[in-house]
Amino acid sequence: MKKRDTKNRIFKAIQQFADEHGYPPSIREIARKIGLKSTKAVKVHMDSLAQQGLIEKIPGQARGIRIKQKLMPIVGRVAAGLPDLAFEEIEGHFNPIQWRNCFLLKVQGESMIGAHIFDGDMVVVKPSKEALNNDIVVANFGEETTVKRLIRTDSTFVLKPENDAYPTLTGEFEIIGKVIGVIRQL
Amino acid sequence: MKKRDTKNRIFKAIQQFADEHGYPPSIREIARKIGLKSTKAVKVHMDSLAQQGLIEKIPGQARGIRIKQKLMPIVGRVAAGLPDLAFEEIEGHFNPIQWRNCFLLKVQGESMIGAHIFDGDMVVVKPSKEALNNDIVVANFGEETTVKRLIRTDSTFVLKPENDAYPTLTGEFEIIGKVIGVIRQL
DNA sequence: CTACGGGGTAAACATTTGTTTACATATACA
DNA sequence: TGTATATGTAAACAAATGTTTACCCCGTAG
Repeated sequence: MKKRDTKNRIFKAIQQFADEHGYPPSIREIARKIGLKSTKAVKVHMDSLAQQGLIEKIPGQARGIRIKQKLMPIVGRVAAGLPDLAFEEIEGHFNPIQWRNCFLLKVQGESMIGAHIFDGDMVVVKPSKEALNNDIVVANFGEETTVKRLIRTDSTFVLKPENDAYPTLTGEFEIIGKVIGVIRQL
Repeated sequence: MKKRDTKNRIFKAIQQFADEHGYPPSIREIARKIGLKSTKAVKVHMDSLAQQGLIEKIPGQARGIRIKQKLMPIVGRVAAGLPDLAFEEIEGHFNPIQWRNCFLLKVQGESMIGAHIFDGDMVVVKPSKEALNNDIVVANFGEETTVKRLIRTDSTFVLKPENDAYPTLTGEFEIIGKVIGVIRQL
Protein backbone atom coordinates (compact mmCIF):
# COMPACT_ATOMS: atom_id res chain seq x y z
CA MET A 1 0.00 0.00 0.00
CA LYS A 2 1.48 3.26 -1.14
CA LYS A 3 1.88 6.39 0.93
CA ARG A 4 -0.33 8.47 -1.34
CA ASP A 5 -3.05 5.92 -0.96
CA THR A 6 -3.08 6.16 2.82
CA LYS A 7 -2.96 9.92 2.72
CA ASN A 8 -5.90 9.94 0.39
CA ARG A 9 -7.89 7.69 2.68
CA ILE A 10 -7.12 9.95 5.60
CA PHE A 11 -8.36 12.98 3.71
CA LYS A 12 -11.59 11.27 2.81
CA ALA A 13 -11.98 9.98 6.36
CA ILE A 14 -11.71 13.52 7.70
CA GLN A 15 -14.34 14.75 5.27
CA GLN A 16 -16.69 11.92 6.02
CA PHE A 17 -16.32 12.21 9.78
CA ALA A 18 -16.92 15.94 9.77
CA ASP A 19 -19.89 15.37 7.56
CA GLU A 20 -21.39 12.80 9.89
CA HIS A 21 -20.60 14.38 13.23
CA GLY A 22 -20.63 18.09 12.58
CA TYR A 23 -17.10 18.52 13.91
CA PRO A 24 -13.69 17.28 12.80
CA PRO A 25 -12.22 13.99 14.02
CA SER A 26 -9.39 13.58 16.50
CA ILE A 27 -6.21 11.92 15.30
CA ARG A 28 -7.04 8.73 17.14
CA GLU A 29 -10.49 8.64 15.61
CA ILE A 30 -8.95 8.91 12.16
CA ALA A 31 -6.50 6.14 12.97
CA ARG A 32 -9.28 3.85 14.15
CA LYS A 33 -11.41 4.64 11.13
CA ILE A 34 -8.81 3.63 8.58
CA GLY A 35 -7.25 0.85 10.60
CA LEU A 36 -3.96 2.39 11.66
CA LYS A 37 -2.64 1.57 15.10
CA SER A 38 -0.39 4.55 15.55
CA THR A 39 -1.22 8.21 15.94
CA LYS A 40 2.13 9.27 14.61
CA ALA A 41 1.48 7.80 11.19
CA VAL A 42 -1.74 9.77 10.92
CA LYS A 43 -0.06 12.95 12.07
CA VAL A 44 2.66 12.65 9.45
CA HIS A 45 0.12 12.31 6.69
CA MET A 46 -1.97 15.14 8.05
CA ASP A 47 1.03 17.41 8.11
CA SER A 48 1.58 16.48 4.52
CA LEU A 49 -2.03 17.25 3.65
CA ALA A 50 -1.70 20.59 5.37
CA GLN A 51 1.53 21.29 3.53
CA GLN A 52 -0.33 20.46 0.34
CA GLY A 53 -3.07 22.91 1.28
CA LEU A 54 -5.87 20.37 1.28
CA ILE A 55 -6.61 20.94 4.94
CA GLU A 56 -5.65 23.54 7.48
CA LYS A 57 -4.26 22.41 10.79
CA ILE A 58 -4.30 24.41 13.99
CA PRO A 59 -1.41 23.09 16.12
CA GLY A 60 -2.16 21.99 19.63
CA GLN A 61 -5.89 22.36 19.38
CA ALA A 62 -8.20 19.43 19.80
CA ARG A 63 -9.83 18.61 16.47
CA GLY A 64 -8.12 21.67 15.06
CA ILE A 65 -8.75 20.78 11.45
CA ARG A 66 -10.30 23.02 8.89
CA ILE A 67 -11.43 21.39 5.68
CA LYS A 68 -11.24 23.46 2.59
CA GLN A 69 -14.81 24.40 1.85
CA LYS A 70 -16.64 22.08 -0.44
CA LEU A 71 -17.67 23.76 -3.63
CA MET A 72 -20.59 22.94 -5.84
CA PRO A 73 -19.48 22.33 -9.40
CA ILE A 74 -21.26 24.25 -12.11
CA VAL A 75 -21.57 22.34 -15.31
CA GLY A 76 -22.76 23.57 -18.67
CA ARG A 77 -23.32 20.32 -20.43
CA VAL A 78 -23.32 16.69 -19.42
CA ALA A 79 -21.46 14.38 -21.72
CA ALA A 80 -22.87 10.92 -21.13
CA GLY A 81 -24.36 9.12 -18.23
CA LEU A 82 -24.07 10.70 -14.83
CA PRO A 83 -21.52 13.45 -14.71
CA ASP A 84 -18.24 12.55 -13.14
CA LEU A 85 -17.91 15.62 -11.04
CA ALA A 86 -14.17 15.39 -11.02
CA PHE A 87 -13.12 16.56 -14.44
CA GLU A 88 -16.13 16.81 -16.69
CA GLU A 89 -17.22 20.00 -18.41
CA ILE A 90 -17.02 22.02 -15.26
CA GLU A 91 -17.46 25.71 -15.93
CA GLY A 92 -16.69 26.82 -12.43
CA HIS A 93 -17.61 26.42 -8.83
CA PHE A 94 -20.30 27.92 -6.71
CA ASN A 95 -19.22 28.58 -3.17
CA PRO A 96 -22.04 28.89 -0.64
CA ILE A 97 -19.58 30.51 1.73
CA GLN A 98 -20.01 33.78 -0.08
CA TRP A 99 -23.39 33.83 1.61
CA ARG A 100 -21.87 33.85 5.06
CA ASN A 101 -23.57 36.27 7.42
CA CYS A 102 -26.51 36.51 5.08
CA PHE A 103 -30.03 35.55 5.85
CA LEU A 104 -32.95 34.48 3.74
CA LEU A 105 -36.21 36.35 3.38
CA LYS A 106 -39.22 34.51 2.16
CA VAL A 107 -40.88 36.68 -0.46
CA GLN A 108 -44.61 37.29 -0.26
CA GLY A 109 -46.53 38.72 -3.16
CA GLU A 110 -45.81 39.39 -6.78
CA SER A 111 -44.35 42.84 -6.64
CA MET A 112 -40.99 41.77 -8.06
CA ILE A 113 -41.97 39.36 -10.83
CA GLY A 114 -40.37 41.72 -13.33
CA ALA A 115 -37.06 40.78 -11.73
CA HIS A 116 -38.07 37.12 -11.83
CA ILE A 117 -38.63 36.95 -8.09
CA PHE A 118 -41.87 35.14 -7.32
CA ASP A 119 -44.09 34.50 -4.37
CA GLY A 120 -42.48 31.89 -2.14
CA ASP A 121 -38.96 32.42 -3.42
CA MET A 122 -36.26 33.16 -0.89
CA VAL A 123 -33.95 36.08 -1.44
CA VAL A 124 -30.42 35.99 -0.10
CA VAL A 125 -29.91 39.17 1.89
CA LYS A 126 -26.57 40.66 2.84
CA PRO A 127 -27.25 42.85 5.87
CA SER A 128 -26.33 46.46 5.27
CA LYS A 129 -27.67 49.87 6.15
CA GLU A 130 -26.88 51.23 2.76
CA ALA A 131 -27.20 50.32 -0.89
CA LEU A 132 -26.56 51.77 -4.31
CA ASN A 133 -28.99 53.19 -6.81
CA ASN A 134 -30.74 50.41 -8.74
CA ASP A 135 -29.89 47.70 -6.19
CA ILE A 136 -32.62 45.32 -5.17
CA VAL A 137 -32.95 45.82 -1.45
CA VAL A 138 -34.86 44.62 1.59
CA ALA A 139 -36.32 47.52 3.52
CA ASN A 140 -38.71 48.27 6.31
CA PHE A 141 -41.49 50.53 5.14
CA GLY A 142 -43.81 51.34 7.98
CA GLU A 143 -44.73 48.06 9.61
CA GLU A 144 -43.83 46.02 6.57
CA THR A 145 -40.66 44.32 5.42
CA THR A 146 -40.49 44.47 1.67
CA VAL A 147 -38.29 43.65 -1.31
CA LYS A 148 -38.02 46.40 -3.91
CA ARG A 149 -35.61 48.11 -6.23
CA LEU A 150 -33.92 51.19 -4.83
CA ILE A 151 -34.27 54.09 -7.25
CA ARG A 152 -32.89 57.59 -6.96
CA THR A 153 -35.27 60.34 -7.98
CA ASP A 154 -34.56 64.03 -8.21
CA SER A 155 -34.41 64.68 -4.54
CA THR A 156 -34.61 61.36 -2.75
CA PHE A 157 -34.75 57.58 -2.94
CA VAL A 158 -37.88 55.54 -3.52
CA LEU A 159 -38.71 51.82 -3.44
CA LYS A 160 -39.91 50.71 -6.83
CA PRO A 161 -41.62 47.36 -7.46
CA GLU A 162 -41.02 45.42 -10.66
CA ASN A 163 -44.72 45.03 -11.37
CA ASP A 164 -46.98 47.76 -12.70
CA ALA A 165 -49.84 46.54 -10.54
CA TYR A 166 -47.97 47.63 -7.42
CA PRO A 167 -47.32 51.18 -6.29
CA THR A 168 -43.93 52.80 -5.80
CA LEU A 169 -43.23 53.44 -2.15
CA THR A 170 -42.22 56.97 -1.27
CA GLY A 171 -41.42 58.41 2.09
CA GLU A 172 -39.54 57.10 5.08
CA PHE A 173 -37.98 53.64 4.96
CA GLU A 174 -35.04 51.83 6.44
CA ILE A 175 -32.73 49.67 4.38
CA ILE A 176 -32.11 46.28 5.95
CA GLY A 177 -29.85 44.75 3.36
CA LYS A 178 -29.06 44.10 -0.24
CA VAL A 179 -30.42 41.17 -2.24
CA ILE A 180 -27.51 39.27 -3.73
CA GLY A 181 -29.24 36.08 -4.79
CA VAL A 182 -32.38 34.05 -5.12
CA ILE A 183 -33.09 30.52 -3.96
CA ARG A 184 -36.06 28.40 -4.81
CA GLN A 185 -36.70 24.94 -3.50
CA LEU A 186 -38.77 22.59 -5.61
CA MET B 1 -28.44 40.28 33.15
CA LYS B 2 -30.90 37.46 32.88
CA LYS B 3 -30.12 33.80 32.43
CA ARG B 4 -31.89 33.66 29.10
CA ASP B 5 -29.71 36.45 27.85
CA THR B 6 -26.46 34.71 28.69
CA LYS B 7 -27.68 31.46 27.22
CA ASN B 8 -28.59 33.32 24.06
CA ARG B 9 -25.15 34.82 23.82
CA ILE B 10 -23.55 31.44 24.32
CA PHE B 11 -25.61 29.95 21.52
CA LYS B 12 -24.63 32.71 19.17
CA ALA B 13 -21.01 32.48 20.24
CA ILE B 14 -20.98 28.79 19.36
CA GLN B 15 -22.46 29.48 15.96
CA GLN B 16 -20.09 32.30 15.23
CA PHE B 17 -17.02 30.40 16.35
CA ALA B 18 -17.91 27.35 14.30
CA ASP B 19 -18.51 29.61 11.34
CA GLU B 20 -15.16 31.30 11.67
CA HIS B 21 -13.01 28.33 12.56
CA GLY B 22 -14.64 25.38 10.88
CA TYR B 23 -14.92 23.46 14.13
CA PRO B 24 -16.84 24.03 17.36
CA PRO B 25 -15.38 25.97 20.29
CA SER B 26 -14.15 24.52 23.55
CA ILE B 27 -15.94 25.54 26.73
CA ARG B 28 -13.09 27.80 27.76
CA GLU B 29 -13.10 29.50 24.39
CA ILE B 30 -16.80 30.21 24.77
CA ALA B 31 -16.22 31.58 28.26
CA ARG B 32 -13.49 33.88 27.05
CA LYS B 33 -15.54 35.05 24.10
CA ILE B 34 -18.50 36.20 26.16
CA GLY B 35 -16.54 37.36 29.16
CA LEU B 36 -17.28 34.64 31.68
CA LYS B 37 -14.51 33.59 34.03
CA SER B 38 -15.81 30.16 34.89
CA THR B 39 -16.21 27.06 32.78
CA LYS B 40 -18.98 25.71 34.95
CA ALA B 41 -21.31 28.57 34.12
CA VAL B 42 -20.89 27.88 30.42
CA LYS B 43 -21.42 24.18 30.90
CA VAL B 44 -24.69 24.72 32.76
CA HIS B 45 -26.05 26.86 29.97
CA MET B 46 -24.84 24.45 27.33
CA ASP B 47 -26.59 21.58 29.07
CA SER B 48 -29.69 23.70 29.03
CA LEU B 49 -29.31 24.41 25.32
CA ALA B 50 -28.88 20.71 24.72
CA GLN B 51 -31.94 19.93 26.84
CA GLN B 52 -33.80 22.46 24.75
CA GLY B 53 -32.61 20.72 21.61
CA LEU B 54 -30.84 23.71 20.13
CA ILE B 55 -27.49 21.96 20.17
CA GLU B 56 -26.37 18.40 20.60
CA LYS B 57 -23.65 17.65 23.08
CA ILE B 58 -21.40 14.61 23.00
CA PRO B 59 -20.25 14.06 26.59
CA GLY B 60 -16.56 13.84 27.26
CA GLN B 61 -15.50 14.71 23.74
CA ALA B 62 -13.38 17.72 23.02
CA ARG B 63 -15.45 20.25 21.12
CA GLY B 64 -18.23 17.70 20.98
CA ILE B 65 -20.90 20.13 19.96
CA ARG B 66 -23.24 19.69 17.08
CA ILE B 67 -25.27 22.71 16.08
CA LYS B 68 -28.73 21.60 15.13
CA GLN B 69 -29.95 24.77 13.55
CA LYS B 70 -27.49 25.22 10.83
CA LEU B 71 -26.49 27.85 8.42
CA MET B 72 -28.95 30.23 6.92
CA PRO B 73 -31.90 31.49 8.94
CA ILE B 74 -35.10 32.16 7.05
CA VAL B 75 -37.01 35.18 8.27
CA GLY B 76 -40.45 36.29 7.28
CA ARG B 77 -40.42 39.77 8.65
CA VAL B 78 -37.78 42.07 10.06
CA ALA B 79 -38.85 43.93 13.14
CA ALA B 80 -36.51 46.89 13.45
CA GLY B 81 -32.96 47.53 12.50
CA LEU B 82 -30.91 44.58 11.42
CA PRO B 83 -32.42 41.25 12.34
CA ASP B 84 -31.09 39.51 15.39
CA LEU B 85 -30.43 36.17 13.84
CA ALA B 86 -30.59 34.18 17.06
CA PHE B 87 -34.15 33.90 18.24
CA GLU B 88 -36.16 36.63 16.59
CA GLU B 89 -38.67 36.17 13.83
CA ILE B 90 -37.07 33.09 12.42
CA GLU B 91 -39.38 30.89 10.43
CA GLY B 92 -36.92 28.11 9.90
CA HIS B 93 -33.50 27.32 8.60
CA PHE B 94 -32.25 26.57 5.18
CA ASN B 95 -29.53 23.98 5.15
CA PRO B 96 -27.37 23.85 2.02
CA ILE B 97 -26.18 20.43 3.15
CA GLN B 98 -29.34 18.99 1.66
CA TRP B 99 -27.65 19.78 -1.63
CA ARG B 100 -24.82 17.43 -0.92
CA ASN B 101 -23.80 15.40 -3.95
CA CYS B 102 -25.71 17.72 -6.20
CA PHE B 103 -24.32 19.79 -9.00
CA LEU B 104 -25.43 22.98 -10.67
CA LEU B 105 -26.43 23.31 -14.28
CA LYS B 106 -26.39 26.71 -15.86
CA VAL B 107 -29.61 27.10 -17.82
CA GLN B 108 -29.46 28.35 -21.39
CA GLY B 109 -32.56 29.54 -23.15
CA GLU B 110 -36.08 30.35 -22.17
CA SER B 111 -37.75 26.98 -22.48
CA MET B 112 -38.69 26.82 -18.81
CA ILE B 113 -39.85 30.34 -18.07
CA GLY B 114 -43.30 28.98 -17.29
CA ALA B 115 -41.68 27.33 -14.28
CA HIS B 116 -39.91 30.59 -13.48
CA ILE B 117 -36.54 29.28 -14.57
CA PHE B 118 -34.75 31.84 -16.72
CA ASP B 119 -31.71 32.06 -18.92
CA GLY B 120 -28.63 32.22 -16.74
CA ASP B 121 -30.23 30.69 -13.67
CA MET B 122 -28.57 27.68 -12.11
CA VAL B 123 -30.64 24.63 -11.31
CA VAL B 124 -29.67 22.36 -8.44
CA VAL B 125 -29.53 18.85 -9.79
CA LYS B 126 -29.68 15.68 -7.74
CA PRO B 127 -28.09 12.98 -9.87
CA SER B 128 -30.44 10.12 -10.59
CA LYS B 129 -31.26 7.80 -13.45
CA GLU B 130 -34.94 7.96 -12.70
CA ALA B 131 -37.62 10.49 -11.95
CA LEU B 132 -41.35 10.67 -11.41
CA ASN B 133 -44.04 11.92 -13.72
CA ASN B 134 -44.22 15.72 -13.62
CA ASP B 135 -40.77 16.17 -12.15
CA ILE B 136 -38.50 18.78 -13.64
CA VAL B 137 -35.48 16.87 -14.85
CA VAL B 138 -32.12 17.28 -16.53
CA ALA B 139 -31.78 14.95 -19.47
CA ASN B 140 -29.54 14.28 -22.41
CA PHE B 141 -31.47 14.47 -25.64
CA GLY B 142 -29.24 13.70 -28.55
CA GLU B 143 -26.15 15.82 -28.15
CA GLU B 144 -27.86 18.31 -25.91
CA THR B 145 -28.26 18.56 -22.16
CA THR B 146 -31.60 20.08 -21.39
CA VAL B 147 -33.93 20.99 -18.55
CA LYS B 148 -37.56 20.01 -19.08
CA ARG B 149 -40.59 18.64 -17.32
CA LEU B 150 -41.00 14.88 -17.50
CA ILE B 151 -44.49 14.01 -18.66
CA ARG B 152 -46.07 10.59 -19.07
CA THR B 153 -48.12 10.17 -22.21
CA ASP B 154 -50.20 7.15 -23.18
CA SER B 155 -47.33 4.93 -24.05
CA THR B 156 -44.15 6.68 -23.07
CA PHE B 157 -42.43 9.65 -21.45
CA VAL B 158 -41.72 12.97 -23.16
CA LEU B 159 -39.78 16.08 -22.21
CA LYS B 160 -42.07 19.06 -22.14
CA PRO B 161 -40.87 22.66 -22.01
CA GLU B 162 -42.72 25.31 -20.02
CA ASN B 163 -42.91 27.69 -22.93
CA ASP B 164 -45.25 27.36 -25.88
CA ALA B 165 -42.60 28.68 -28.23
CA TYR B 166 -40.54 25.53 -27.68
CA PRO B 167 -41.35 22.02 -28.92
CA THR B 168 -41.96 18.97 -26.78
CA LEU B 169 -39.15 16.48 -27.13
CA THR B 170 -40.17 12.96 -27.99
CA GLY B 171 -37.99 9.96 -28.57
CA GLU B 172 -34.90 8.65 -26.87
CA PHE B 173 -33.41 10.53 -23.95
CA GLU B 174 -31.43 9.79 -20.82
CA ILE B 175 -32.34 11.22 -17.47
CA ILE B 176 -29.36 12.72 -15.67
CA GLY B 177 -31.00 13.98 -12.54
CA LYS B 178 -33.87 15.73 -10.90
CA VAL B 179 -34.07 19.48 -10.40
CA ILE B 180 -34.61 20.20 -6.71
CA GLY B 181 -33.85 23.88 -6.58
CA VAL B 182 -32.95 27.07 -8.36
CA ILE B 183 -30.18 29.52 -7.59
CA ARG B 184 -29.72 32.95 -9.06
CA GLN B 185 -26.86 35.26 -8.30
CA LEU B 186 -27.44 38.98 -8.65
C1' DC C 1 25.32 -8.97 2.78
C1' DT C 2 24.71 -4.39 4.58
C1' DA C 3 23.19 0.14 5.11
C1' DC C 4 19.43 3.18 4.48
C1' DG C 5 15.03 5.34 4.25
C1' DG C 6 9.92 5.09 4.05
C1' DG C 7 6.22 3.83 6.77
C1' DG C 8 4.41 1.98 10.64
C1' DT C 9 4.10 0.57 16.04
C1' DA C 10 4.40 1.41 20.94
C1' DA C 11 4.81 4.18 24.59
C1' DA C 12 5.68 8.27 27.07
C1' DC C 13 4.65 13.21 27.53
C1' DA C 14 2.47 17.77 27.67
C1' DT C 15 -1.70 20.37 26.74
C1' DT C 16 -6.15 20.95 26.02
C1' DT C 17 -10.51 20.30 27.55
C1' DG C 18 -14.78 18.33 29.79
C1' DT C 19 -16.37 17.46 34.53
C1' DT C 20 -16.90 18.03 39.29
C1' DT C 21 -16.61 20.05 43.95
C1' DA C 22 -16.63 23.85 47.16
C1' DC C 23 -17.74 28.32 47.83
C1' DA C 24 -19.26 33.33 46.87
C1' DT C 25 -22.77 36.67 45.53
C1' DA C 26 -27.05 38.42 44.42
C1' DT C 27 -31.90 38.51 43.89
C1' DA C 28 -36.56 37.26 44.94
C1' DC C 29 -39.72 36.09 48.30
C1' DA C 30 -42.09 34.37 52.59
C1' DT D 1 -34.88 39.86 58.32
C1' DG D 2 -33.61 35.57 56.84
C1' DT D 3 -33.58 31.87 53.54
C1' DA D 4 -33.83 29.49 49.13
C1' DT D 5 -32.65 29.60 44.41
C1' DA D 6 -30.09 31.07 40.57
C1' DT D 7 -25.78 32.35 38.71
C1' DG D 8 -21.05 32.81 38.74
C1' DT D 9 -15.95 32.07 40.54
C1' DA D 10 -11.98 29.30 41.74
C1' DA D 11 -9.74 25.29 41.85
C1' DA D 12 -9.01 20.50 41.48
C1' DC D 13 -9.59 16.35 38.72
C1' DA D 14 -9.92 13.08 34.97
C1' DA D 15 -10.24 12.14 30.36
C1' DA D 16 -9.29 13.24 25.62
C1' DT D 17 -5.98 14.64 22.42
C1' DG D 18 -1.80 16.56 19.97
C1' DT D 19 3.22 15.85 20.07
C1' DT D 20 7.42 13.56 20.53
C1' DT D 21 10.82 9.83 21.11
C1' DA D 22 12.53 5.20 20.46
C1' DC D 23 12.20 1.34 17.92
C1' DC D 24 10.70 -2.19 14.34
C1' DC D 25 9.76 -4.04 9.65
C1' DC D 26 10.87 -4.35 5.01
C1' DG D 27 12.09 -3.52 0.36
C1' DT D 28 16.03 -1.97 -2.13
C1' DA D 29 20.25 0.28 -3.88
C1' DG D 30 25.23 -0.22 -3.38
